[in-house]
Amino acid sequence: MADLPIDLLQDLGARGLISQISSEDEFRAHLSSARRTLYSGFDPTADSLHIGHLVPLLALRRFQLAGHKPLALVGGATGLIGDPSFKSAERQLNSGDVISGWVSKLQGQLEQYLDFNCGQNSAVVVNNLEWTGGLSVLDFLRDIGKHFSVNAMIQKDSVKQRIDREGSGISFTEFSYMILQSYDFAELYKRYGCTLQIGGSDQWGNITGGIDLARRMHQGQVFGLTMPLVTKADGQKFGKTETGTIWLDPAKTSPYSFYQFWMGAADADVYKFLKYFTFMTPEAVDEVERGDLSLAGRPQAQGILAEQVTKLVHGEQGLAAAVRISSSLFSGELSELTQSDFEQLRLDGLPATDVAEDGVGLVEALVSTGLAASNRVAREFIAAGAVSINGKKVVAAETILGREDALYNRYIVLKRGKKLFHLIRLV
RNA sequence: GGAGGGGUUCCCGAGUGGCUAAAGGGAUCAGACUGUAAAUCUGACGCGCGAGCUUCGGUGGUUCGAAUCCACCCCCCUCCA
Repeated sequence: MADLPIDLLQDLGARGLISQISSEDEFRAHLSSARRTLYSGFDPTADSLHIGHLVPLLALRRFQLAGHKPLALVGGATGLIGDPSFKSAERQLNSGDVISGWVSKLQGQLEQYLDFNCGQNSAVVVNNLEWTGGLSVLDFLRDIGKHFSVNAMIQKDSVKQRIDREGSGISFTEFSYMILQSYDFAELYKRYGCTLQIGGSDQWGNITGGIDLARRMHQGQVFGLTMPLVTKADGQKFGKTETGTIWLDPAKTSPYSFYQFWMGAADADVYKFLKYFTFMTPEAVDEVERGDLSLAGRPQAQGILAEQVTKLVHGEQGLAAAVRISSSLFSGELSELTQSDFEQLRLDGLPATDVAEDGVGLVEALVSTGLAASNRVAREFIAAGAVSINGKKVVAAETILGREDALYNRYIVLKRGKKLFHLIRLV
């Protein structure tokens, strides 16, 4: 990851990572003339970051590699309110305790991606609860709120559908979110001389609010840069699978599942993802693409993407585990695995269940392992030929799993569909 | 507070007393074809092996029979004050 781009903005542009820039010409001059401090915010909406957060997070890293100083802001305060931007419905508030627990988890994750010990451009993690936690309502309304025009706020695209459309609405709480985020920017400008906020393109409204506020409160000129939200060529939502969100926390999404997620990237998306989610140069990505085009058969890109991102998030060990599981399961050579290989697969994060009794029904096993949602569906899968035991297709719903089916008298790999596996261990 | 509109299966959205587990679309899943891709085709898509059972904001009621009618309650939206 040491390819240090000569021109950061050119690199970001080549990656397709620039959506909007405020006062672009001035900003270019501003950024190239000195080391600058920038920030991006991460609200605690769960106990872990997910892959969608990776784009702005890696962008902070890219700026840092180019010599700038990144601040990663955790929204201990904004997380209590909830960002309404482009959300179709009002959200449920979480308790302060829950949020503060999430805040500390996110802080730990953010620290993994930035350098905190590289001299003047060392990263800093900040929490906006620091400066808003003690703010009184009256101070807020007089000193900050006075700078905002409701007329302008309701014009923002980010809240427009909540205001215009019938069937939805917006509480004053969520409507105020923009003001809090704007205040963050102004405050970071004051405290750290932070002159740039980056974020997803859905954050444009909140960012420009901050630009205005920094000028009004501190007469400072600050800038905003947004990146495209990650989309898939087929229009589906990025970052979700049948099993749910792809989290960065290995306890929530195993390195194996994480690796498989990237392996499954569509051809139409994979080169874009390489540019978004890795530090490979855009030229190197283009080269991979050219190579794939000239070869018939399976492209190389998915494998490279999965390897790069898994290593970035889960390290060499996580990657090794993911590759180990993937190659044994997808090669279909289960009988070549040794007993200790099976134990290793369990430790590596292949979904696994221990079964105490001998002779469990296949239908029951599919349901209890989560491979099928109900008995009815389980039977359907079996009848359709979608289920296999240790690599052998089963079509009889009455099948009973016993020791005679198990490898080493212990291990049964259940497979449903093309890529869902579950290890059953008889104990 | 007043007036009006609305809450249907994951989502959108039909349905206004039995023929409705509930049209249609989307999403999802499986199979075939492939490259652990896309597109396409086929099938599934409340639960149950099945007879059948449980669903249409909630609670009661009318009826042989209700998502559909009545009462009350909860929630959302629009306009007015």
